[in-house]
Amino acid sequence: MAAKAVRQPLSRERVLAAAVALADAEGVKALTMRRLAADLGVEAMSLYHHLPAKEALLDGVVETVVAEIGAAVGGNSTNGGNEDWRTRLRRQFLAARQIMLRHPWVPGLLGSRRTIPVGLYAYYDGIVGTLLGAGFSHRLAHRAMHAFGSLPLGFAQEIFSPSSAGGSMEDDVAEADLAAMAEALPHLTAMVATEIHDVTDPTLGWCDGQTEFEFTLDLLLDGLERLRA
Amino acid sequence: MAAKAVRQPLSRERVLAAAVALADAEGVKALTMRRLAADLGVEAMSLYHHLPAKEALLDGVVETVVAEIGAAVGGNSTNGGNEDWRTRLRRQFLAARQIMLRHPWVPGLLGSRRTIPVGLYAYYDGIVGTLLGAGFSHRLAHRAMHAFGSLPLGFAQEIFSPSSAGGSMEDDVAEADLAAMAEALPHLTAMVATEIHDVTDPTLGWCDGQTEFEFTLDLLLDGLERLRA
DNA sequence: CCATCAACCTTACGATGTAAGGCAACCATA
DNA sequence: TATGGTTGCCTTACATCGTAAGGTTGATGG
Repeated sequence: MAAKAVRQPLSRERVLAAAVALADAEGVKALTMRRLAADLGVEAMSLYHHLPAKEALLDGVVETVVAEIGAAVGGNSTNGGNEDWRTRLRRQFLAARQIMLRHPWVPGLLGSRRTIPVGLYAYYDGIVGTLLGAGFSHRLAHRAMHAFGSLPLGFAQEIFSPSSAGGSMEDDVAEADLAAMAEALPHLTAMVATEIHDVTDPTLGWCDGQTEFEFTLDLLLDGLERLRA
Repeated sequence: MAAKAVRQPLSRERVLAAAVALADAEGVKALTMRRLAADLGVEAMSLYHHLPAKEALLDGVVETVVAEIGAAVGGNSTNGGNEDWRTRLRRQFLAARQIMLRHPWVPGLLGSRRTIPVGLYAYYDGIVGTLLGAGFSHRLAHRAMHAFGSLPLGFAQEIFSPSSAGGSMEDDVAEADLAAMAEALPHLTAMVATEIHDVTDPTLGWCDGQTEFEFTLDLLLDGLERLRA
């Protein structure tokens, strides 16, 4: 509340941390520039020296939580040692869920953002990597990725849908960035490359929401049918 | 746009329909009282003769879409004639999804509401009814309900969680209403009654998010493992 | 003919995001 | 040491939002 005393200078990180704390405590509705500034012992306009606009604040807040999730699911090692793929994914999803339960406002906020936080790509890259390492085909790994999709994260569907990107993924990625992306997200990149050439019906691009949806649906229906008997 | 000519009087329905159309066309962000009024050829304050506040507007808008879904999944007949339970649920989920694709802003909005639209209970009651009719136990039907959960609807998890209700479900339901509810939502009511007495570990009430989550997760993992081989 | 009343409008206020510019402390260079 | 820029925060002001309070108008029924 009162961080008066020896006021250390503001910073993007300090502002974002305070924003997350405020949203946790009183919901996103209470996350206004003036209120956030007050919590930091500062005036509203001071925040604009560290963030260009409120939209950027919200982007940063989401990014912060995504980073928290990234840390919770445990780094980047594709082969978690002697861990079964199921055990590994299960552990990661449960860990992610714990984070999300502490920030129940994130799903709604994430759904309202126009850009996907980069950390989220990394998160999915890890999942795909685990699946590929377990012998899944690119096709099946892709389907599985969508099946899990927002499950542990709890936000609305279709993050990778064309509607959220505006154009196709390659359009707005500079060539130089593409190489960097391939390095940071090896499995996702490989999957996209494979799937692009594999699509039998290319009318809808490489990510057909309807197909993914029906795949997941049938996965659940099949599983329930088996349990019923 | 210009509904000037012979201006028929406003009504809750007309306002809500215009609100849905506006949100579809330009997103919830554009759904302001002044803008909505302008679309209706009216001043902002006139809307308050048909709706008490903007929150009520948003509630009504969500309710409208939920009703649209209810109509799309096709009435209430528990036994859809000679339809297999899987076929039936599959058809209903795909129908629901079609509606949601036309209103991509609904998930985010629904997540922000504090009360669950009644139509949504009816929707889930239908699902549970189908499952029970197919021989599912109350326990398994309950799990299945959560597994599908927000799948076709695309909104964030945990609609039935205690956090959204504030108290337990029975606390804020008058006794008279309870009888009406039992009639309107027979399967859901029966399921709750059965599950309440069945819970082996009652520490978390009858709806334990963690348990449901793990159930769904394992359903997907099992299915994928089978497809992998 | 006029009182009533519903439907709609006008005005105004507090809260919000943020543009524009001010002020004070610090810091490198002369 | 003096000077001019840079950095970090503040003050003021404005457009836009939801909405409280009360005015206007046109239909209706006694």
